[in-house]
Amino acid sequence: VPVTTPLTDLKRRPIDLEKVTPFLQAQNFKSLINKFNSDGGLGEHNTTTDTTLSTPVEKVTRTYEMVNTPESLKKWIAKAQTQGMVAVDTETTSITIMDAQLVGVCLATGAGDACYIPLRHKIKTDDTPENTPSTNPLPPSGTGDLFALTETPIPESVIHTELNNHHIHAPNQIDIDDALPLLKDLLEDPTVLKIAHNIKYDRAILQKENITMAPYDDTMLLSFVLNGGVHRHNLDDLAKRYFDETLIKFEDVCGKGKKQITFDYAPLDKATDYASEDADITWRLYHLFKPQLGQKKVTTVYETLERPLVPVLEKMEQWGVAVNPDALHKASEIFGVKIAELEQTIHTLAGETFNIASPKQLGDILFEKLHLSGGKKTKTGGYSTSSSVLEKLLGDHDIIAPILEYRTLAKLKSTYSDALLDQINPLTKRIHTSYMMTGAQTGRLSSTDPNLQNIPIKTAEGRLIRDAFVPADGYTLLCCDYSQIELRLLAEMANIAPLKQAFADGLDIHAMTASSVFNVPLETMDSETRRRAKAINFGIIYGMSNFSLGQQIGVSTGDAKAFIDSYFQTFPGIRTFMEETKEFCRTHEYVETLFGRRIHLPDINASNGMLKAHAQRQAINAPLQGTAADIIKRAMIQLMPAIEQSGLDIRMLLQVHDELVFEVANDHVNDASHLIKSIMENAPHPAQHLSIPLVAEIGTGKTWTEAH
DNA sequence: GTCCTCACG
DNA sequence: ACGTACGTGAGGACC
Repeated sequence: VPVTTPLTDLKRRPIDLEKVTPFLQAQNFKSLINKFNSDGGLGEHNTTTDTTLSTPVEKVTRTYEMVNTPESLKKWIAKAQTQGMVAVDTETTSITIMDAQLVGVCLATGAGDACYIPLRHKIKTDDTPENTPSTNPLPPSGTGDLFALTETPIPESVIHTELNNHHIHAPNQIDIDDALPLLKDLLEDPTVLKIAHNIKYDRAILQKENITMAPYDDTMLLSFVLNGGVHRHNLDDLAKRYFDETLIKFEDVCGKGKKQITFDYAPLDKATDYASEDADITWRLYHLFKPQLGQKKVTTVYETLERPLVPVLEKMEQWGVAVNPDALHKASEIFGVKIAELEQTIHTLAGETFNIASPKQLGDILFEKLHLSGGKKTKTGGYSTSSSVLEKLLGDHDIIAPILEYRTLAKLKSTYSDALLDQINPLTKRIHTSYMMTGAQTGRLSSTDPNLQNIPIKTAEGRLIRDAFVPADGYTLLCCDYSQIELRLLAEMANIAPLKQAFADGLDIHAMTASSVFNVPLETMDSETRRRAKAINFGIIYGMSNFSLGQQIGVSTGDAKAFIDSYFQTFPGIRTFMEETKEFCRTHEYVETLFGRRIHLPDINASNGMLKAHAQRQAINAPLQGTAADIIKRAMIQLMPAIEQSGLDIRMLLQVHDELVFEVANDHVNDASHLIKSIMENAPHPAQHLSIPLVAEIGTGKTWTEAH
C-alpha cells in the first residue's frame, strides 16, 4: 500500500494471508482471500489475468421462474413451508421507502432456485410522451400509522394515478388481489423463517401492503456481526467475494441517468432474472453465515441487538420528525442575504471577484496574491484553507474573518436550510431519515437522506436550523441523552477506581480530572484548566497523540506531552488498559465491546507505521464507542414495547448516538420522562454488571433547540 | 468519481 | 522526516 493511500481507502487493501483472523483461517476462506486479493483488492494494481481460485467456487445451476398464476404461486409457497424457510426480496419503485411502492416479490427456496412474482408492472402505450416521470404514490391501503399522521386525506386522483391512460397494467401478471393474501399467509407464517438482505427495507415495503414479515433473519446484519471491519456488506460485493458471482446491475435493467425507468416499467423477463438473483444469493449467504455463528458472542449481539432493532428503526423512519418550513425558509433567507454581503466584502478586500467556495481559488488568493503564510498542506499539493488554518491567520488580514463567516453560512444554507426543505415529505409534512445499521464499524448507526445526526447545535446561527425541528400539534419534543457515557465506560472497562468513585459521587468529571491531574483544588478550579482536562479526557477516548492534543487545546506539543504524562501518572490503570487492549488486538486482530461485538482491525499488525498507529487508536476507541452504541440499541429495543404497554402517547423519532428524541403528548410528558430515563439508565443487560451508574438527562420543549 | 471542507456525537 | 485523536454523511468544486 503506497504511503500516500488515504486512510479512508483502507478497505481496498489486500488481505495478508498470514495475518487473517483465526476465524477466517478456521473457516478455510483462504481461497476466497486469494480471490479478493487478485480481483480488486489491490485497487489500481487490479488485474484480470489472475482469477484462479485454489479451490474453484462451484457454479450453482440456476432455475429462475416467473410466477403468474395462483397455482404456480401456491406451489412455491408450499415448498417454502415444507422447508421452513425462504429468502425474500422485494422490488419497488424507489430506494427511498417513503416514496416506494411494491412492484414484485421474489422468493428463493434453494441455491439457484428462485421465482419472481410481478405484481404491479406496467407498460407505456405508444402515445406516452417521452420521459414522462412515473408517478408512484403510496398504495391505496394498508399504510398503517402513516395516514394517521397525514392531516388531510389523500385525494383519490393521487391514489389512482395508475389508471392514467398512458400507463397500463402489464399483461401476464398474477392478479395482485389473489397474490397478496397468499404471500401474506407465507410471510406472516410463524413456522417459516424469512431471510432477506437489509430486511428493514423489505419489511417496511411489505408493511405498506399490510404484511408484517416475521420471523426473520438478515444476511446483511449477519455479515456485519461476523466480519465487521473486514469488508463491506452489500449484496453485490458479498456475491462476488463468497460465490464469485457478478450480479446484474440495476442499470442494466432500468437504464441510468435521465433515461432511467422505475422498476415497474422493467420488462418482465429482465426483471425476473434480476430479482431472482438477489433472493438466490441471499439464500446462499444465509446458509454460509448461519453455521458460522455457533456459540459465539457475536451471535448474541446479532440476536439481541441487531435483529430486534430492525422493527424499531422501521417505526422511527416511518414516523419521521415534524419541521416548521417557515423557520427553514426564514433561515435560508437570512443566510442568503448575509452571504451576499460577505461576498462583496471579501471580493473588495481581495481586489477581484472569485469563487470563495472553491478551496483552490481561495488558496491562490490568500497564499499567493495576499502572501499570507500557511504553506501547502493537502495531499494533492494544494493549499489547505480549512478553518483551523484560517483561524491562525485571523490577526494577519481583515479578509479572514468574513471568509470564515461566509463558510459557516454557506454550509448552513446549502447543507441544512435549503436541503431540509427539499426533504419534507409532501404527504406527511415530515422529514423521514433512513438509518444504516452497518454504516459504522463500531456498531453505531448512521443516518442518511437526510443525515439527521449532524444537525447544527454549536453556534447561534446553526441553532436556527435546530429551531425548525418541532413536535406535532398537541405534542412536546423530549430529548434524553446519556451523560458522558464513553468516559463512564472507560472508567468501567479500565477499572479506574478514582474515576468510578467520581461518577458514583455524581461529580463534574472534567473538573475532578483537572483537579487530580493538575493538582488544583476543586474550589479554585478555573475554566481554562477544566477545559484542558476535558480535552485530555476526550483525547484518551480517541487514543490521542501529543501533537493533536496540542493543536486541539492550543498549546505546544511539549506542553501537551506533559499534560498526558501527568494524566497517566494520576490514573496509571488507563495506560495499562490501553496496552492490554492493544496486545489483545495484536493477538486476535479484533477488539470487543462489553456485549461481545467484534471490530476487526487487521492493520494492528501492519508493517506500515501510519496504518498501524491508526489501528492502535481504533483499538482504544472502538470498545468504548461500540459499547455505548450497544447500550443505546438495547435501550431502544426495550423502549418500544415499554412505551406500548405504558399506554402513554410517545413516539421515538430520532437517535443521535447518545441521545434519543421523542414526541410526547403534552399531558404525558412527566410520566414519559420517568419511563424513558429509567429504561435508558438501566439498559445494559444485568450480565454486564456495570459498576458505575449510567445517567440519562431529560430535556423538553417546543423545538429541538429547547429540548436538547 | 475524487477532493476538500465541515456539520454532528 | 513524516504525519498526527475516534466515528460518520453531504455539498460544492473540479476533473
